[in-house]
Amino acid sequence: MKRNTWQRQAVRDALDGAAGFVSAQDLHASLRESGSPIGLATVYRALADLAGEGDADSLQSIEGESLYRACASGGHHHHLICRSCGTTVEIEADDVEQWAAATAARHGFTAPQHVIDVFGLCPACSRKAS
Amino acid sequence: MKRNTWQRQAVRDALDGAAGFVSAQDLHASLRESGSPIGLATVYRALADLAGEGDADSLQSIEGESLYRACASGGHHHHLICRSCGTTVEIEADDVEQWAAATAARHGFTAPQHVIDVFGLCPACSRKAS
DNA sequence: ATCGGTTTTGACAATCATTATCAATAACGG
DNA sequence: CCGTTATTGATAATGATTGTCAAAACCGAT
Repeated sequence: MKRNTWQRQAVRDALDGAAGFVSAQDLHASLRESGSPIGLATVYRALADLAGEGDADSLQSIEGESLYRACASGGHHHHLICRSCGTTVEIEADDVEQWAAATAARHGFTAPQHVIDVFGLCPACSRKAS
Repeated sequence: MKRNTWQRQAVRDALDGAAGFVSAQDLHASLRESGSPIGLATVYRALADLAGEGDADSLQSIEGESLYRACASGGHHHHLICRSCGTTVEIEADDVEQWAAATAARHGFTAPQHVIDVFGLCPACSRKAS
């Protein structure tokens, strides 16, 4: 049975409060700063659970770190992520979805998975950088 | 100045000989098995250089490992990769390319980069798995 | 409210890929 | 062939993530 602990809730809340994608390390650090004595391993486990249940999205940053984000829409979708501040926009991508599936099928590949994410600088950060 | 060492050439050759994407670790291991005394750090450096010069493609596997592949066509392109054996097909993706750029622009994002790769089981591995 | 079995936690060690260090070596122009 | 200087490679360092396991917390039943 799946138990309801304040730790899992804390991770859930922290994710909801975050503007965009965050790493497990960062999330743990900010929870600690807020006074929570939660352990690092627990944060990793909670995030993995959330991702497994579809309550959070996970992706790999360009540097290879695993990032997580609270996921409002239950369905499958992709993201437009600011490289600088982490702000995220959820993207509708049915076309691309179908393109990926069709491409895999055309070459006889089965069990297709895909990684489709767009990184960039959001308007605010673009202004700052220029 | 950029020097021409047998080590760099060995990495280049090993990449050319590989069927699909390989990790730096694997490449180093197979070079060692072939009798080459090349060092691990050197393999990493050579791969980073090749990727920087556009002579190799690099991407992150679903597990987060960095993978490299000799890159024939100089242009920008994407891949369909077998999760099991690493066999790779280069994909034409102009449509998706433009979709990514347009999506970024529509939301005011600048300096767009994207990660678009499809993983699956190639025909041969599909057969084996069933 | 208490009990008991079971899950979860958390400090710490272990793992794994990758990068930094730095003295020894080798490449290239002269 | 020589000297300068980039490159190598053994090893240590880093940093994220996962495994371990005893102690603590959760929850349904009493």
